[in-house]
Amino acid sequence: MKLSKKSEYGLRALLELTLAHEKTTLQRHDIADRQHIPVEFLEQILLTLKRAGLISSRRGVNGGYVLIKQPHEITLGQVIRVLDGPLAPIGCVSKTAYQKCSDCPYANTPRCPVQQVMGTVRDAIAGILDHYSLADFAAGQPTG
Amino acid sequence: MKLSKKSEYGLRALLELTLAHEKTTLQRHDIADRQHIPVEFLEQILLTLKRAGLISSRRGVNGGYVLIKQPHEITLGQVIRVLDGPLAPIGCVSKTAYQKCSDCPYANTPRCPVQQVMGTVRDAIAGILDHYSLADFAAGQPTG
DNA sequence: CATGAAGTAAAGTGAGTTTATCAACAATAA
DNA sequence: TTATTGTTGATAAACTCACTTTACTTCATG
Repeated sequence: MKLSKKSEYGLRALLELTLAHEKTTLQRHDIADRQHIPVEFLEQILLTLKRAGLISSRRGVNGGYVLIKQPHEITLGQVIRVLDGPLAPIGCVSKTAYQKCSDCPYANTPRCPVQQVMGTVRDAIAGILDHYSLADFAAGQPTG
Repeated sequence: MKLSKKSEYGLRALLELTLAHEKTTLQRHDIADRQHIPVEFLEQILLTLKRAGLISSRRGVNGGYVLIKQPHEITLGQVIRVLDGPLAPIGCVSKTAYQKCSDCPYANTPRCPVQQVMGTVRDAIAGILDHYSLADFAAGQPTG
């Protein structure tokens, strides 16, 4: 049930990029300094976010990173899925990365008790995270 | 955001104990066989649950494990906290095991964006899991 | 076109966690 | 007493996390 450092840093990095959005580009050390993230680790994260099409970068003098979409178009759910994998607590209730459980005696049964609860939990988590955008995030918007 | 095998097995083991509740005791291999759990790993889990005061055991011929409380008195939240630790996605929003974040630039600020969302997520998860009992679980009760 | 600032990419690392397995021991009932 | 069952602790393979290192590639500017 835990958020990795990777996702936490990723979220905080995107927060800075959101604040800078359409004003300026940010270099890795800008982000690292402001959010106290180890630069080398941050690079990996930014690279992953770039491959996922959330940000773009320019090299050379005056290079840096920028958001590639509008802040309200990117949800925290998307970000966390990219960096940490599915939101679902267990593969058999994931909607974006379903995996049937091999060893469960109820596998493929319509009424697996574990699936029943965990499905609800997944929906609750995704319900929040998939409706909370970077714009909300940067604004410190209360959820709901 | 993931449930460990330990918790999954623990939940499935308690499911069997709930079904057997006030009828019979179950031995580790009964549980292991029915739920396809490696026996030795299961022992560890049962021991933890015992130390947590959820189940009790008797040794010797005709020994085994039994639930020590009524199924409706034990929630899935309790079980998962015992086996996997806090439900909160991040330490700084945990109610049962709060830990302040050291490196976050917003630490101790009333308005940390990460805390804001993750607090909501925590409440959603705990809201489900702390109100879902073993009795509901065994009945395949829909959540809500 | 050379230089150096900046991003890209992959591999490596140490610590810790997960998921078990094994063996020796302790208690109990028949 | 003996077979059955739970208790405990040690060990370990596999994997993950959180970085670090190293070796590029690319590009703006002088």
